[in-house]
Amino acid sequence: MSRRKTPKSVVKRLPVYLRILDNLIRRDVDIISSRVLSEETGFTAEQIRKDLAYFGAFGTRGTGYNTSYLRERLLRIIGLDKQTKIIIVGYGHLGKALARYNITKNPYVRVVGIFDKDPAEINTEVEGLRVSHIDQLPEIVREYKAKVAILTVPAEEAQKVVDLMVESGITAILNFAHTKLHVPNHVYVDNADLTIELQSLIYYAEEDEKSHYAE
Amino acid sequence: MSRRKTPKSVVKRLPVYLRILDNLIRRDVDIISSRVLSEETGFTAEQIRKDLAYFGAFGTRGTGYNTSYLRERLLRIIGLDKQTKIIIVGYGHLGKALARYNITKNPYVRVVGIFDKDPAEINTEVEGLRVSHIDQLPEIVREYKAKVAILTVPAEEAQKVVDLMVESGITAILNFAHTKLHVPNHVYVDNADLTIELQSLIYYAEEDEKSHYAE
DNA sequence: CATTGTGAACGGATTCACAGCC
DNA sequence: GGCTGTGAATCCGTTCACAATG
Repeated sequence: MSRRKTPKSVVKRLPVYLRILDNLIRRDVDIISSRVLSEETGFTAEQIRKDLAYFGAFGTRGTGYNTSYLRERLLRIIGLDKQTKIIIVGYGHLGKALARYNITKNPYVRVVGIFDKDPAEINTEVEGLRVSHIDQLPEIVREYKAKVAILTVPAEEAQKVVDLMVESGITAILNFAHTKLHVPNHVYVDNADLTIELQSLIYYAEEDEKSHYAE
Repeated sequence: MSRRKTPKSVVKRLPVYLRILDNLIRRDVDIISSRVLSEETGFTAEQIRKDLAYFGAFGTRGTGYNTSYLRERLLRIIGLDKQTKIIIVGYGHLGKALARYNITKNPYVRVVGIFDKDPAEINTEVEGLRVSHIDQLPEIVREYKAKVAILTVPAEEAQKVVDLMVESGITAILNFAHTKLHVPNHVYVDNADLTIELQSLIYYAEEDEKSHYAE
């Protein structure tokens, strides 16, 4: 029941449950058991029940979980019940892809700012939004009270940009930049360095031996 | 020393060490202690020593690690000592970004095939390579003996494509598709669903309370 | 009686503490 | 003296087993 200090591993699974529930609801499934959720997600049924129990007792013994109700609760828990405002910083190949990606089509989040420092990119339009110069970041972040940022700038500029973001009120960063970020304790950084990801994958491609289960 | 069953968490950190070493070598630093590596990476010094010790004793007591030697060893361990051949499957926004991304500029890997099923994209050129129809995937994977794939196709098509890839010899998949993949035990899947990543990030943006350390 | 919710057991990864070595 | 390498202790997340309950 207590919300104190939920393990990161649990938080990472919550959006997975949410996606499955969205699919089930679209197929008019009203009730789902942890067993079936287990088959859909690849996590064990016990783990799923434990994860959900972190936040309360949402199920009905002998029956299962009501899909719509559980979905509502998960939205609330993750913080997607109100539209989250995010910014994208760095409008290179990856920044462009993300700006056009499902993120923008996702009803839960709204991109309120896209920033770069290249004059050639400033004011180009994407998905109904204009690319702004990075100098305007503080103003826009404060105006929309945005808390979440996606960072795709070159490694050399990342820390400088992060300092600016944090100062402006950003508290959570999805970091694609190829460098470690230094942030105050109240700011959360999730590293999504795709080169690192790919390289560790290569380790497993080499092994012919033992079985590795999908993550 | 024994290579048996290295924890996934260790494998994820190896490329981080590699990147730091590349930077150090570029700055003509010859020797590095686990303490300094700790500052650069954010991992503890003990953890770094343990990680490296999984694969042998690479350091010199009282001194530290030789950067060039350690780099060579890590390249070998990860499997980057010989150029790894990879394919990109799905040439949408994200696939395009990845094809143009540093991945291609990275000397350790070489993209040997890019696939899509949209006729409009077939034969367009990117970074000296032509986009092929997905039907040609088995042939090209076998020709180059590619083992690693980056998957960025829509969720509905992911499983079908995965079956084809696995059958053709792919053993490691970086999965950006918004769905769970079913693969045989010898195939390793690393899920990098960016929507999931972003949503779990939002959880932390909401919390005003306690400190969350960067991952 | 099927399925949730959960304390207890387990196991894997991190941290500690120090022995070993240059 | 300083730093690596590592067994022991600890921490934390997962799995187990079962009591609780609609």
